[in-house]
Amino acid sequence: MAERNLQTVRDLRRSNRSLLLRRLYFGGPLSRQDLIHTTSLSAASVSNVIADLIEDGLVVEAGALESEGGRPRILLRVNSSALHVVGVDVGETRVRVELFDLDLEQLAATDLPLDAGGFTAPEVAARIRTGLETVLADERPGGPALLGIGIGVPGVVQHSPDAVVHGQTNGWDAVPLERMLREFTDLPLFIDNGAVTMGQAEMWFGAGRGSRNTVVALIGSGVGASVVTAGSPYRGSTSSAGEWGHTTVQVGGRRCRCGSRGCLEAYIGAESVIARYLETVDDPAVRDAPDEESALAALLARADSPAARTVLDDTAVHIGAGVANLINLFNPERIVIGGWAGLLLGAGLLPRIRETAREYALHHPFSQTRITLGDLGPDAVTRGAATLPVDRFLAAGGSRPRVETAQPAPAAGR
Amino acid sequence: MAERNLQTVRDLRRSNRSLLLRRLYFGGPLSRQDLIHTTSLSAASVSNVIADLIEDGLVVEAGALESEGGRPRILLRVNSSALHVVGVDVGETRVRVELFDLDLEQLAATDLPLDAGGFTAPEVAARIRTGLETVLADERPGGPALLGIGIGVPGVVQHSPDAVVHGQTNGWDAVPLERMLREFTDLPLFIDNGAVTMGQAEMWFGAGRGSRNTVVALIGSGVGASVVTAGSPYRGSTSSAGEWGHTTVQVGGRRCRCGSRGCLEAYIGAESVIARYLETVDDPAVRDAPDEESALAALLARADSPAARTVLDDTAVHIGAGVANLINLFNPERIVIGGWAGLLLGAGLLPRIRETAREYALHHPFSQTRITLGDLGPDAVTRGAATLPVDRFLAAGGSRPRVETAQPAPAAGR
DNA sequence: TGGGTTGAATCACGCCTTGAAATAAGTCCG
DNA sequence: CGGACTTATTTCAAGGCGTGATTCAACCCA
Repeated sequence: MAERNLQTVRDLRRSNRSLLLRRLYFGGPLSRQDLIHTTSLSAASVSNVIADLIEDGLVVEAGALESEGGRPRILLRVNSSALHVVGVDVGETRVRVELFDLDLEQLAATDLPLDAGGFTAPEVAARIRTGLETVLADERPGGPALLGIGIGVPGVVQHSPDAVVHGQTNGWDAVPLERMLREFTDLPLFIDNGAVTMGQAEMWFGAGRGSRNTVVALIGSGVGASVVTAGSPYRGSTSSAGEWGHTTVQVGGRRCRCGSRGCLEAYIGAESVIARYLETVDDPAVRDAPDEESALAALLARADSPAARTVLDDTAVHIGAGVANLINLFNPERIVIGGWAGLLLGAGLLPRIRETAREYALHHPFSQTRITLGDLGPDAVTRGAATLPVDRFLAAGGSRPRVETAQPAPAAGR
Repeated sequence: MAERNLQTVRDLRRSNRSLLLRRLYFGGPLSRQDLIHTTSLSAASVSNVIADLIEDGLVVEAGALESEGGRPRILLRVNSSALHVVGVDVGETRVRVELFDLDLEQLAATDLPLDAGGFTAPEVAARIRTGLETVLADERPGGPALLGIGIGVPGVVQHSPDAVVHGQTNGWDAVPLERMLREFTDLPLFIDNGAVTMGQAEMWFGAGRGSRNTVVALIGSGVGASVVTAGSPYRGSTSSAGEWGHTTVQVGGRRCRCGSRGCLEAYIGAESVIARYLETVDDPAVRDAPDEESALAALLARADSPAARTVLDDTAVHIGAGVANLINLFNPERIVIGGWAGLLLGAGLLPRIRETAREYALHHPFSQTRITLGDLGPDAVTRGAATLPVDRFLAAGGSRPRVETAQPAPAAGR
């Protein structure tokens, strides 16, 4: 079962609606002719399906192209104000809730701080509730309907079938977040790991745009990766794929906070980089920095000192080797380095990272891969979260998801 | 474009034929009722489509189930003698050609040795030609048609659109193997990497059976892996994914024959294991063994000696760490360790490998993964190669592939 | 032998995509 | 300014498909 999305003649229409909707969504305004030529659908069908979509208010005309001797082509685009969607980022220090239109342009936003040092699931749920009320305050009853709520959380999310969150760092153990949120909203919920949503944001709007096999490496205090294969996030059998940070790059090496040894994170995670630096020099500017972000910035400001130089070069080498592993295993078109620390470090170290990756990767796949920094910055989690309902919307050919079936993906596995 | 396999109402039928055919092929004899209940197709459609398949000679009745008070269910199965298929294994020392029926039971086989030390593409092509003539000698003109030829080769295979082979070890550089074979056969050709075909054999008939996300690790003289995601082999953007052997497990570590340092292959490949042993002890039984296989066997026979024990334990640790990396990145249901050296080493080292993998992998994904040895032995490459045409056949709902479109897979990429 | 039960085939219906033909909306040129 | 031409879009009839309801088939049990 599962897998199969087409059985009746009616699914055919849904599939073709989805196809055209996707083209228009990602391909900007296009004429019917463009659609005819790039989809191998017949002109009759394109015309027919588009008429449907226009009638449903999902597609609107957007001017016309200069005539080239005949009837001019009319441009079409997705009606971005037809629907709104909510994105939520559950971070370590705050919950952020944003409202978007269908194009994922921000319409409203609010930040709700969490008490420092640990937070419980009910606290998070309460913040989400408040945030929702805030951003939805201006929504008119007759206005655009809400497509759903996408939520990026730290930790592994399992859908079985309700989303349950396992967070190693925050001590969440099988938190039934979906059920908890269900108590105050009937909107479709799409809950996924924050790294995945962040990666999806880079894929849709950032450095991964236009590629289909890409790994978004996320370097923050910890290290993760979002692997996109064949255009959609790869989750593995139980949604915990992409744990790049805990792959071993040094058998028997440095102790990692996960308990293992030689993990990549123990060399390139911001926490580790700072710790390694402070092991060699006692630099007050770094040691006494108010938070990790400023500590790393302070370290980078010292980049000319021998101690900093050594640690940073070693960091670049390890990032490069880790990237090489991704290249060898996934053979992606692009590697996007993101996360706040990744962006901070990458700014100066990218050439060295590329160089090391070239040394450690096989020649052929390396030559097929572009290594770049992320475009979006770390606040893209909310936007990425909002892509989840939109993706489902596009997959369904523009029919709104029913609450009971709302899940981020056709979860792999049997 | 690409991706899309359903547009017209006719593709629907093909898709449903494919669905039922697949169930019957992998699920053994099944009744129409079984199909109705497991596919969510209507009874009418199952009946109708099956009638089609029976008329085409692809499905036959296979007895009936005991009645339970009403009309008994008739069992159906794929008619394994309806079509034949050829599998070819291009190895380092010989070309093996085998003829199979649709169930991939061997009907004929032949081995054609290659001159030791390097072989050219024309030589290989000539062997394949001879082998084909041999195994097809007994085929009657009116008998089962040939579905095609599946070929497993060493090296990276690119389809662009004709299969071109890049072999790092044998010096093949962009060899247009498909075009060369096309000169003496019109049969559909399906060329892919031998590790991939081997992995597919384990997936269809061996230790990977029934799973959808599995990594088949192949340890021979060199080291590779065949990654299966969502039920089909993952190839990456240019078909060179799964280069597990050259992932770095020791930054700045042992020199590898690929030119890099600290590659997994430099620790666990048979060649490296033997070399590392001989670096510590000069053991004539190992040093003077006629080939690598007997050398490794000789080393294993010495497993009680301190020197061998040290090397073997270190090998197990590195295999375990490598496996842990696969688990962390892919979160598979199973890891299957195969390849001749993998089977040889695994026989004794599997407990230690599992133990190390547990240490190095994250707890959650590790607990979801079963680590086993391969079931099939190293000669499964031909059978795996033969799965390629069969897979295409099943995907096409039982219509024979046309020559010009014969390619192993819906190649990833845009 | 005949009622009961379950499996399989048939049929009318509604929906789908398609190629061909018709229509719409421009340009070009005299 | 108007007719010929060109290109885009829509309309239409035809051919297919899966489905639910109905009918037919095959077996059990008494």
